[in-house]
Amino acid sequence: MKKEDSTEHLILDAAKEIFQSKGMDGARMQEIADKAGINKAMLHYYYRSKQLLFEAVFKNVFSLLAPQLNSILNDDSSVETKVTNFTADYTAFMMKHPYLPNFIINELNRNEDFILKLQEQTGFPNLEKFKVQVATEINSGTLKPIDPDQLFVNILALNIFPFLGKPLIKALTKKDDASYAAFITSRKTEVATFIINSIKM
Amino acid sequence: MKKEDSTEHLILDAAKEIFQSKGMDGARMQEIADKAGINKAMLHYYYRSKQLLFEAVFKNVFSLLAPQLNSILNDDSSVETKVTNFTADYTAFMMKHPYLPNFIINELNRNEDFILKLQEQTGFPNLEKFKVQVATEINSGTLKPIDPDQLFVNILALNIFPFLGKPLIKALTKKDDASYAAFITSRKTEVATFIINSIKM
DNA sequence: AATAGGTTTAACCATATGGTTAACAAATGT
DNA sequence: ACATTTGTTAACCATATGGTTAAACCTATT
Repeated sequence: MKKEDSTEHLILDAAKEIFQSKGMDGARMQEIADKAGINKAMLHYYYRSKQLLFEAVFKNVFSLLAPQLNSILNDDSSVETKVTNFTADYTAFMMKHPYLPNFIINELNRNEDFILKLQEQTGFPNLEKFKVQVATEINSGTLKPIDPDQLFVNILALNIFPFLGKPLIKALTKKDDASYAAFITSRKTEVATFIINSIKM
Repeated sequence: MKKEDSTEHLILDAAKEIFQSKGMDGARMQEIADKAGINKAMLHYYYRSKQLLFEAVFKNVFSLLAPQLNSILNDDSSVETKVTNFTADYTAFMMKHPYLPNFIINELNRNEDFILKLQEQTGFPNLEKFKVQVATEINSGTLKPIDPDQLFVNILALNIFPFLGKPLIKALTKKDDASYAAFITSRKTEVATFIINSIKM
């Protein structure tokens, strides 16, 4: 039997879908069991409690996101190249996982201490290299002076917010789903241009 | 008796706090009643159901946010001035209502159709004037070419995201609450500079 | 074939939860 | 003063929900 067909894995897949779309409070154990096509008791057999199943899902989902962040932080290309690649890659990734950003952000707001458990995990994104790199490029006159933390948050904000705020932005800009998808697609390059215009000397 | 002391108002205030911090699914009617210091039956006497109480709260909260958006859209100052004022005002406003952005964003994601009820309300933000203005300033050579919708989303993103993603950003940038507050405060001017650097010809 | 181990299910349990009711109190009008 | 409406409470109800249990069901080992 393949690993993907194991009951434990079926449960995790079903739980990922339900928890991501409805959140911890909105999710129902019975609904997860139904989606997995198994008896509700199996959820507790493999994961003990709703809380532990949720944490397994959260860590799994976060481990999808972390590499996306690390990609911009830990390679040796210039800041300009990183911004360009990150914007394109991150947007493409999020178009495949539309519930992911809101899930992460919302659950971290619901329980601020939960991030502590993630920080201990290997692969938790580290900004040190990025900070040094930005400082170096500012010194060498390639970039205008800017606090690396501020720049990093700006990059995240411009890339993530369109997924978090989709319903609001759709209404404000009067777009339907198709034109919103086109809007997001064009951001793959627009956002990088916007950032680079701002910081390039 | 002052309006603020009426039972109906006590309920709405308590419900605003509970719904904003815990969301529709996480909120408990009993907890709202306890916070308001009244009997649970009163919630149903004045608001019929949890859903209707929630909608009353949501509309009330959204009506706090809408003027903030309208302020950037509907006055006659230049785009540069608007961005500067909006960034400072919006950030100051959000520091006073820290749960508001996540509440709005998350509940709209939970129920995408709900925004339709808001659009009908008077005062729902309208972008037309802003779009014309950006187009005019691009034509006159004041601004670099940019799609007004993209610029608008960028402004929103840079201003709202630091409040939505606070727990995540705190962990990534290794800031405590005090240094995060300072970080946000410096964004009151940093964000405007960042945007203007990018779009000014 | 018998045994032992893990796996799965239906039925069950205790509690939480949104909502209702009937009696009571406090205003309000006549 | 009396009646009527409005506001308030404690007790109650039906259902949903996370979790448990005991028995049944494989499946591999002896």
